This record gives sequence, C-alpha cells and structure tokens, in this order.
Amino acid sequence: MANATLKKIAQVLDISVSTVSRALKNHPDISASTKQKVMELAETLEYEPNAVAVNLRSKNTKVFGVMIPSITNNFYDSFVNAVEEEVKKAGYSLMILQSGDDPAIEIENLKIYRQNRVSGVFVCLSKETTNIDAFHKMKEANIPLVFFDKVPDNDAYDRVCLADKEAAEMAAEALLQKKKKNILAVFGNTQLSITKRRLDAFKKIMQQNTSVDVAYEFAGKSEEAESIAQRYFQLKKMPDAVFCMSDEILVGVMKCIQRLHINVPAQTGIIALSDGYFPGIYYPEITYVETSGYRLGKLACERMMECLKGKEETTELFVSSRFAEGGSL
Amino acid sequence: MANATLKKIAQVLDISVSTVSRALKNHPDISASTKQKVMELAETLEYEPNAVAVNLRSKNTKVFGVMIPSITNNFYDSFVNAVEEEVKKAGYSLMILQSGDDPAIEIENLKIYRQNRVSGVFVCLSKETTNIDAFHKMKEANIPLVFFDKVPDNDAYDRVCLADKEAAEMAAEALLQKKKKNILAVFGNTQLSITKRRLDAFKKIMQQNTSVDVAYEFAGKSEEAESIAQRYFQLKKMPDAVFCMSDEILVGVMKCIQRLHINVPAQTGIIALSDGYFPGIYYPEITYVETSGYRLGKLACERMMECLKGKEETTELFVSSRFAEGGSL
DNA sequence: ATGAAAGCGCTAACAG
DNA sequence: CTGTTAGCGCTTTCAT
Repeated sequence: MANATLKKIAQVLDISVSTVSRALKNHPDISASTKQKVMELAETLEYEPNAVAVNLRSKNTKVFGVMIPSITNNFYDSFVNAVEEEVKKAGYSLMILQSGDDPAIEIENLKIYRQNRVSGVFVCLSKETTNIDAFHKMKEANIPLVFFDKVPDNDAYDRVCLADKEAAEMAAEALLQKKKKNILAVFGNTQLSITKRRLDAFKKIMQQNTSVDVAYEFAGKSEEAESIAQRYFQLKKMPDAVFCMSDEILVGVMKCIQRLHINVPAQTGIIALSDGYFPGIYYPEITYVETSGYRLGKLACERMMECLKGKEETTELFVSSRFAEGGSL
Repeated sequence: MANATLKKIAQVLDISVSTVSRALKNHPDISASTKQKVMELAETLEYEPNAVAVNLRSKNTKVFGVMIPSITNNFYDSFVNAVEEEVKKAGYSLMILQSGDDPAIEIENLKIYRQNRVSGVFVCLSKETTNIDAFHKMKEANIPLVFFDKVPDNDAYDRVCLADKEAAEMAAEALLQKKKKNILAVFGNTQLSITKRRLDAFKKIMQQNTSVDVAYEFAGKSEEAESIAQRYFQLKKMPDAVFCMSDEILVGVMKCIQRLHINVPAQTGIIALSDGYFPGIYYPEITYVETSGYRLGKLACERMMECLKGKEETTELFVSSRFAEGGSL
C-alpha cells in the first residue's frame, strides 16, 4: 500500500492528523500507546513523508543547486563528488545544471533554481560570463551563493578557490630547483581569472632568476597544447622542461611527447597542476602540484553550511596545495 | 521585491487569486485588460511561480533521479551529460545520487527519491547488488525506472544497454582481420553482466579460429590491468595485440606499454572498447569500438519519456556500436 | 469574465 | 494528551 498519508493513517486509527504527525516525530506530548499504534500502522502501510509537502510548509527544500560549465570534466566531477558526499550527511540533495559555458543558459538555470526554491547554489562561472547581475537576484531571493573555481571578481560574494598562486609558485620553484634553464610554460585561456593568477605567480618566481629562459604559451584545448609542444620540441634547442597549467594541457603535451618519442625525464622534464588522476596514467608518473576538486568541494560545503547558519560577511577561501612527486621532472 | 505570490498580486489588484492564476496562464476566460494588468504587475514584482507548490498540487515534480556508482567516471559523466541536456528540453531537472557501489546506500537513495516524489529514476546498479527487491517498491510507488549499463537480469524492468555483444564481436573481428595470432584479452570484474556479455561474444568469435592464441585475463582496476600486461610483455613470446574491455583497463595497459617502451602498433597492437575520450589521448590514437555513454543517455531518456506516457511493456534496448580507427592496431 | 471554495500533504499555534 | 484550525502557494471545479 504505497503512498500512504498522515490523513489515511489518522482515518484508520480514528484520531487526528496532527496527532499522527506528532507521534511519528516522537513528540513528548503523545502517549506511548498512541505512538506505538501509529508507528506500527505507518510501518505496515509503508508510510513515507511527502517531501514536497514538507518543503512547502517549511519553506526549506533541502536541495542545493550546483551549476558547472559541463559535468564531463574530471575536475568538476570530483568537486561534485565531494559535495554530494558531504551534503548528504545533512540530508541535502543536489540539483546539477550545466551551463555549457553559455551565459544565457546560466541565467535560465538560475531561474530554475529560484523556482525550485533551492536552499543554496554552488556556482562555477562560465568562461564567457562577464556580467553577474543575474546573480544578484539570488541574493534578493535569499538564496545563498557559493562560487567556486571560476569566481567573480567581487568581494560581495562568497568564493572558494584553489590556491592558484601558491600552486604555481610551488611548481615554478620545483623547476628552478631542478636547474631547468629552458622552460616551456603552457597556460590556459587567458580570459580566465585562474589563468591570470597562475601566470602571474609563475612569472614572478621566474623573473627572480634571470638565467632561466621561459617561453609562455596559451592553449584553450588539448589539441592546441599538443601543437604548441610540437613546435617547441622541433627546435634545435628543445625545452628541458614543460610546465602544464592544467590536466587538459598536460594531456595535449603528453600526446606530443609520445608522438616524438621523447624520453621523460631524461630529455625533458614535465610538471603539471592537476587534480591527480591524469598524472598517474603516464609512465613515468607526472610530478604535479595538487589542485584538488575534491577538497575544493568539501571547503565549498563548509562555507555553504555557514551561510545557512546566517553568516553575513562574505569571504574568499583557498584550498591549499600539495606537491606530489611523480618522476617526470 | 522577490518572492511575490499569486495572493500578493491579487491583493494589490483587488481581484481573486484564481483570476491571477488564470491570467498568468493566458486562460481564454480572462479579459484582455485584466490579463495585461496582471502580467505587468507580475513583471514588476518579479513574480516567479513556486515550483514546490505547483508540484504538490500537480503531483508531478518534474525531477528525475539518476543513481550511479560514482560520478567520477568518464562513462557515467557522458551519460549524465546527455540526460541533463535532453530532459531539460522537457522542463525536467536531475537529482543525482551516488551509490558508491554500496547496496545499502542504494536502498537509502531510493528512499530519498520516493520521498521527493521524483517523476522517474535512471539507475545503474552497483557492482555488489544482487538483490533487487528494493526496486520493486518504486514500481509500487508508481515511479518508473529505467536501468542502464549495469542492469538487472529481469525482464520485468526497462533496460537500456550498450550493444556489448556487437561491440566485442567487432573488436574480435578486427583482431582476426589484422592476422593477430597471440592475443592478450583483458576483461573487467567477472561479476558484472557487461563483462560476461563482452567475454562471451569475444570468445565465440575467437573460437571459430583455432590458429589464434588468446589469453584471457581479468582486472578490477587499472593497476591490475597494468601488472597483467607487465607479466605478458615480459614473456619471450610477447602478445602481438591486446584487447581492452574498458577505458580503465586501457589506461592500465598503456601505462605498462609506456613503461616498457613498447612500440605501438609495430611491436603490439591495441584495441579497446571505449567511449572515445581516452583513446584520443595517446599517440598513436587507440583504435576502439565505441560504447557511448552519451548515446546511451539519449536512449535512456527516450525510454523514460515513453514510460511517462504510460507504456506498459518493458523492453531491453541497445545502443549500437561504431568502429573507430585509431592507428594502434 | 470572475470569484469562492476545496484540497494537494504536512506542521504548528492554540485550545481544551 | 489530543483535536481544531489555519495556512504554505497553487490549480481547478463549480457557481455566479
């Protein structure tokens, strides 16, 4: 007998709906005998509370939105994985919407979140987003927002980010320590704040050391990274190390390395910023500085929970980096 | 003025709630002038219907559940990606829950789906699931179920699957055509129905050709595949081709190939069953038979939509395979 | 063309 | 200890 309701139980037992409601919640007011009768009947009727009704009443859906450019991406995956794991403990579920890096869809999605009265939204901005007015509406609707990874340049919002600066610095220092002199550094889309932060930090370290040659290149996709690498490794003076800002770039560079049968680390060293999966699929494994989507997810959850508790001040939080020795440098 | 309601609009305009409701829906009964007034006010008040209330009333949440072992998996990703893309067109959203390959969590998750009165659930069984009684309850609750990939062995359910048989056959035939004589065939967890189907089909083709030597091995994870490959490639008589049942296995095998500096395809050929991303990251690119999570997602959606329209008979549907030449065979 | 009323399933203030 | 009542926001007969 599926889809039993409080009303049905009340009718069978000839008591009031509110008594049933309270009994099921183990309310102290209700007598033990009534409680038992109710509980038993609920059991046999396989009663399950209607979350939709509860939501309407309580004005709390216990659902978080997660908006990402695309779910087909290792980094966002592990973020989502962490968030799902974490919020489930508090009885929340996730409503995941992809923006496809399209600001118009992004706005659409926010509307869906509003209409569904989600308890909060985790958002990673699309590459194309420049105007964040649409996000103000969420504030007005009292829906807390926690931005992650691609975050707006605006102190009015809560943001959790990778420690891009720190990570890029660690990688740069590792390169210097290994006495690399002729480095190819491949970064991603220059539009992105994460690219800028990583680039600035990397450059800063490198500039302290004038004896090192660094070529800076930018690739939006794996294929571009591959052809950039191809170009550099065909020079008479091959790079003695490559820095890859992301997994996507690493994958492109490594394809070139395989194509040209370049020996790592003998002929050239490789270091990447990565979440950790891709560095492990190559031999030798790639040395990387961890930028963990998983830990970012956990941090974002912490922050979200604080928002729910009514924290007012917005902050920008960072996930620290970790150096992981592979064997490629 | 966020969170306007029909009631609020009605009060301001001094008309009834039902009129407002109708006006907003462009109901023919309502006069043009009233409609206009209502629409305008709704606009300025930034009225947005409360989906929760609508759901309660209509008993239709317009949310689908998606239950997968883990979201951190390329194949499920592309499945989810396709589903999200597709159902959005019909105004549905997704509630994704991970089972972590734990049957107990699976049951928990079903409960969450029931309580939230989702319109249907897409489910990929966990590796460990043997008893599917818990899924019967969903039927009783009138929540349609569409199983995908790891499906129960039970005709009472709707299932959409990869054409495992066909795909394995295509790969086997490609190996024969290339005159490979000493093949290492690595499959996944023997418990899984998908492993069985692929293995059976592959074996059947191979057995028709007695002059070919095939070693069958099984690996639960990438690392195991790697060490299996390692073992075989250290034999005096190296395999002249490797068949990889999945991306996970391919990744493991390729790591070994890199470690031992084996030349592909000169020294050994590689062929895989894959969704297409991983084969493309190696050089030469890996020849594979496509088993697309994306297309599976689309198919699953079609089936779900039919269920919603009240189709009674359950079916098992297959996504056809496609041969993709890489250069590794 | 519009309104009143009932109800989706649940909770909680108030009353007894 | 239990019941009555009201209401969350919306849709939909049924009247008028």
